[in-house]
Amino acid sequence: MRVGELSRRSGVSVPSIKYYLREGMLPAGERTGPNQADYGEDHVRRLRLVRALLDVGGLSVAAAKEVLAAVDGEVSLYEALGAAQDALVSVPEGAEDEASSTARARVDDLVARRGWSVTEENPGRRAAADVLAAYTRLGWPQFGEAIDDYAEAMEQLARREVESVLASGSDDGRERAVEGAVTGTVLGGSLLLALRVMAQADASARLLGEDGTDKSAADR
Amino acid sequence: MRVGELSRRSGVSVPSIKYYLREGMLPAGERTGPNQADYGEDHVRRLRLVRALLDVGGLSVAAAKEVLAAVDGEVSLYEALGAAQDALVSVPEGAEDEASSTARARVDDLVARRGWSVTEENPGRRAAADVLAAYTRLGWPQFGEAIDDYAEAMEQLARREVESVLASGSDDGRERAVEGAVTGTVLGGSLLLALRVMAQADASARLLGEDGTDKSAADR
DNA sequence: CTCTATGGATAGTCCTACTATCCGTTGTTG
DNA sequence: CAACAACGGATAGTAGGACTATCCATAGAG
Repeated sequence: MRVGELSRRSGVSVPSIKYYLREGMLPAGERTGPNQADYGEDHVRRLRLVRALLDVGGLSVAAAKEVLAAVDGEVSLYEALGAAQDALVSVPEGAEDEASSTARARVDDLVARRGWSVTEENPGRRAAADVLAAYTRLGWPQFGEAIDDYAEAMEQLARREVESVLASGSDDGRERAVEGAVTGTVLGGSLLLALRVMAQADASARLLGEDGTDKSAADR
Repeated sequence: MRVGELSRRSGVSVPSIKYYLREGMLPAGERTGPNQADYGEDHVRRLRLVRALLDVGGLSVAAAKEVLAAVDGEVSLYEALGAAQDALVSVPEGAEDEASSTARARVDDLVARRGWSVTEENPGRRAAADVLAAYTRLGWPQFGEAIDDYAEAMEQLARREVESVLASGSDDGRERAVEGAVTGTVLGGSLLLALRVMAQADASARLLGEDGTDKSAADR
């Protein structure tokens, strides 16, 4: 098929397809002439993945590019998962002060306490420490105390997620498995946040009531 | 203090401070003359909150504005929590097809199953359904099956988060309590994702090994 | 055999989040 | 008390991100 049909099939405008081609996020079609090319089902699938990463996963084009490079590259599942994880956390480079070094130490402690095998450069360390530092600077240090609960919950989920990826992709070839790993990692993050929003709405309705009164004692 | 010192104290450039003032995210200082104004500790605190929402929470200026409007407005804790939750999930308005209506039904089922008190318009519903629909369209419907695990984990955490906010803010006045609710909701989301990244890195190292071989059977 | 579609290149647009400039005071310091 | 940086306020400019439009020579469809 040519670009017009690819556009119809995928719901992506022709100029956008050309843009993704230029950016290297979508492989070029098979050339059938000096100015003609042929696209296949793979291209439709890839386009859908691109849109999912951008729209649902909320990645920037630059981050999506990195992720897709991992899908296409000759990397292991492990490395591809790492690439997807890296794309999810941005590191805005704030100033180093006391709050941030204390926070960093607290994160290091947590990782040690849980026995997590996480490299020194894992962006999650920085990102988690940034949040703890912000809590402190804003005068809510107690919010950081829940970090073990968060970590426990994430450990459970992460194990199941990785198992699910392993169970799914093993028989369709490396590329498809990597695609699944990336999809699950990126979109899973959005799913998690969406469910958290609903769970919080429920919890606040339950504990506070729509009128804003504290019901936390009365309800139990 | 005047704007120069405010800038030094908060680490935000003077032009940026002026920008936030224009946008109404930072209240004007107290006027001491036709072209002089005085800022206080509240302004320093507010600036830190603004930067935390933008840098750590990853909100856009527009979203941060909404959240801050809730902090400043005469709204209940419950409503402020809702505003913060809404700011966290973007709804990119994709086309409605079969995958998305099925997904929507699955989310509605989940909410009913868990007995969550969540309005019909809660953006989390749309966002969660979008993820499920994307899984289906990309050929990974099985990833959606973990949604109950996610929901269970989020329910636990959300309850603790809301309790923590209630325990913290009750004696410092409404505004401070609302500030805490908003801070915890927005930054807590970033913390969750950061920990998930590390937990996944650990899980993939454990189940896959750095070399990319599947160790899932051998390890247990 | 015309006329729309195509691939490829280049330029233009819109949005966001700031920055920079200008201007007529004001505060401050030598 | 003079000079000069700092101020507040308004307006304009900018950099980056994610497309979108235009142009052109050729190709395929009716």
